Formats: sequence, C-alpha cells, structure tokens
Amino acid sequence: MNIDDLEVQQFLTYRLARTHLRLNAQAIRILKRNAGLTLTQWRVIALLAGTDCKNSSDIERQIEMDKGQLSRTIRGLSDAGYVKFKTDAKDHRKSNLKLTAKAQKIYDQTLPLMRKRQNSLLAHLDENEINAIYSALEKLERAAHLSEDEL
Amino acid sequence: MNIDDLEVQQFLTYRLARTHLRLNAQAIRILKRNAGLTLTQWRVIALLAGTDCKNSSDIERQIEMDKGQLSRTIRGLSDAGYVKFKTDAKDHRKSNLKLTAKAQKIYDQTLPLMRKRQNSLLAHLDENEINAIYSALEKLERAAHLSEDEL
DNA sequence: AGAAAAAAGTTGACGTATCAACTAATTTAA
DNA sequence: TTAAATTAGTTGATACGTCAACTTTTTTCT
Repeated sequence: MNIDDLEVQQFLTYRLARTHLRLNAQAIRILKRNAGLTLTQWRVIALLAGTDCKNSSDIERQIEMDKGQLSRTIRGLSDAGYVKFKTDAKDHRKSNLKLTAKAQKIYDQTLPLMRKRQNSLLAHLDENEINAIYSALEKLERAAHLSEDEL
Repeated sequence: MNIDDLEVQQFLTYRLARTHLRLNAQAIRILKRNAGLTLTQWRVIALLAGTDCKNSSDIERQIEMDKGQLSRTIRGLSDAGYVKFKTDAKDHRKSNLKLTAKAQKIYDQTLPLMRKRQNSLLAHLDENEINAIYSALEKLERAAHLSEDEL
C-alpha cells in the first residue's frame, strides 16, 4: 500500500470517520425510537447507572468527555426528569447526581438492546479483525494526541 | 470476548468514536494552522482538485456527504474566495464549481502534509492491523445501514 | 403535450464535539 | 494564614453531521 497512490477517500482517517458517523447515526436512531434519548444522554445515564461515577467530573474522567458538553447534557437530563442534582455537602463545587427511577427503568430496558447491537456488529467481523481493530484504534488514538511536528 | 462483561466504554462503537474524534480534532488543528481551512472545506477542495467532480452532486456521490452540509461548505468556500460558481449551460439546476488559483495553491501545499500524516499514522500499525482495520471498517459501515430489526 | 417523478441545491432544526473564557469553591504552599 | 494554583461546573463560539422540508429545473412516462 503506497499512500501516494491513495485518493483522499481512501485515507484511513476518512474511512474511520465515515464508519463512525454511520454507526453513530444508527445508534441515535435506535435510541430515539426506543428510549427517546440522545446518544450522549444515554451514555451519561449508562455511566451513572453502571459505574461509581457520582458527578460531572467523575464522568469527565471516565470517558474523557468535554465538560462543556457534559454540563449541557446533564442539564437536559435534569430538565427531562432523568437525574436529580444535590450539591455535595463537603465540596460545594460538586453536584452529586442521582438517576431517577424513570432513568433507571429506561436504562435497564435499553442496555440489553445496546449490547445486542454490539454483538451483532462484532458478528460481522472475524476474530483477527476484532483484535486488530481494537489494538489499531488504541494506537491511533495515542497518535491523535501528537502535534503535527511529532507525527 | 463476552459482550455481557463489557462496560459501555469498551463497546467497539465507543472506541471507534473516540479514536475518530481525536483524529478529527488533530486534522482540524493541522489544517487550521497550515491552511486556515476547516476539514470539510479541505475535503471539498481535495475532491475538486483531485477527482473529476464538477459540482455539488458529484461530490455528494463521491463521498456520500450530506447535501445540506455540502451546500453550506461550498458557500463558505465561495465567500472565502476558494471556488467560483457557474451555472451549467445545459442543466440550470447545476452549478459547476471551479477552484481559484488560491485554492489550488493551498491544496498543493497541504496535500503532502496530509499524506505525511496518513503515513505517520499508518506507521504505528503493522501490516495485519492495517488490513484488518480497513476490512473491518468496511464491514461495519455496511452494518451501520441496517435497521434495528435487521441487526 | 402535460402530469408525475426525480434530481440539484438551499434552508432550518437539532445533535455531537472542541476550545476557550469565565465564576466559584477548594487545595497548595510560601 | 493568605496568595496562588487547581478543580468543578457553566457558558459562548464554532465546526461537523443528519434529517426533513422546500424551490426550481429536468426527466420520465402516458
């Protein structure tokens, strides 16, 4: 494979982008239809339900999500009655988050669906491809943090 | 690998998203610094310069880009003096696009840079990983078009 | 020829992501 | 102990992407 012969459309980053965006759109469609949630909303709920994340910063650290986007997502969840805020007694900067029963219920319903989807997607790949893609993604993500000069 | 043991953060789609987004941000930084272009602007210029795409629909077909986004990107390129419109003589719905010298110059300057980046990224992967990731992405992209029921 | 369908492009609404500036509270360290 | 640095969270600006409604022009079909 000689990169000089590759068209822009064959750039690895471009292929990656395309695939991600299509998969994302698929997830958004499924969640909208089944849960009335956006993907980011679902991810935040999943972290509050399935990990010991308690507040915005915990989530931020866990998935390295932008804290601005997180702030807006959490407000949306609150407005929609999925989470309750409670200022931390010991650290008044923090707001501890608690899922409502409504959120827990919808999470319990959709998690199996989302797992099923992951399984179905993986089923299209063979063992070698799965291993390679996980390890390649990890390496590429590290490389993505390099500056132009380091590349 | 048993999906039931996976945390949400280990979902393949999530890993893919993370990697794509980081790489995207990297490309945006590089282009902003070196060319003052956004990534979509650069892609459109690359297609006009490097393929026989003549108008919006050609580009749309070539990279399956949303025509709304494309319309706005092209207007931006026009406003910035990178492309000229000319209504097609035979089909008045079409606007043929022509890169200005300014655009051609900046494309010639940045293409080597972008190729170099692709090379550097690929250099982090071994042969098996490269082949596997390309084929896996292709399969996943196809699966992304499936509806929930087909998955 | 004329009606219906399709194609080209524009626009609006929304969702996703990044970066930067900002306030307020807490921690650190001189 | 108080000044400086850090941390938690909010807000604004901008880029990227999807979906849907819409206008105008061309094509298809009867």
